[in-house]
Amino acid sequence: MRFATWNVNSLTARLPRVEAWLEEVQPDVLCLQETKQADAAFPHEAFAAMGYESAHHGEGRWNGVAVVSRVGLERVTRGFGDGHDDAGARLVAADCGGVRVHSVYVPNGRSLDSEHYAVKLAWLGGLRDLLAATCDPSQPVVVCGDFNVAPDDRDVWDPAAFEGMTHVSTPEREALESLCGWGLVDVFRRLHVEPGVYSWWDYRGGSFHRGHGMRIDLVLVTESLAVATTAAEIDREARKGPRPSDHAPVYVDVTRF
DNA sequence: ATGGTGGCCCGGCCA
Repeated sequence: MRFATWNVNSLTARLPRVEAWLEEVQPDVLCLQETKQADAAFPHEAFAAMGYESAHHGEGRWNGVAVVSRVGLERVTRGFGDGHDDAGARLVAADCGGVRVHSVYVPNGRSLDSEHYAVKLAWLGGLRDLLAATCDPSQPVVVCGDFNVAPDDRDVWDPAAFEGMTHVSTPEREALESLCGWGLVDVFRRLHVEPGVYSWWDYRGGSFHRGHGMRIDLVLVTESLAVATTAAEIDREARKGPRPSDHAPVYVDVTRF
């Protein structure tokens, strides 16, 4: 099975590219972030035409997440599901082919002194609590999406340039480590130890062509999936060409679990 | 150079 995640920065703007990418890469499950759509606007029919079921959680202008699957889509849940706000449609989960799959869009902390930074840390804690309450780390579970955290200094183009900034701060990295401590593996990093492989590049200043990126889009999996993973890739080709998202898709291949 | 680009959708906000 092939699991993928992609922050598309508006599915309305990106649908043709998403359709082309599905056709080319043939993932079994695709998690989307930043659809920027209300549920009524989500193009379920376009995905159905390609053989995929889909579940969306969105409010319109900002955020919005989805799970798109051709191996089944059951037990869909939106948000934290316990009455706690998920800060504007940032989490949707479903059972896909025997795997519990979560599409997450972690809040951007903006700056270390921002109230949004505290929201981001709390959100990551809430995600850990959700997993602890609803999942078993001995079972196949995927948590993937845009975490807005670069796990370590290999994941940013210039650590010195990020001093005092979000995405790299110790509390954010510790919150991500705590999440993984529940029983998740950053499987791309397990298979690729080299620095300088990124999933996001700012639109501004020619960042992509200058290699100024960050790896903030992660596929976290439980150990039973991690040991069965044969490949983990970031498709930076998808960042090229006309009207790209500022994020590249990430996908992993799992043989058996 | 406190900028830049792109998406929302038309004045800023957000990333």
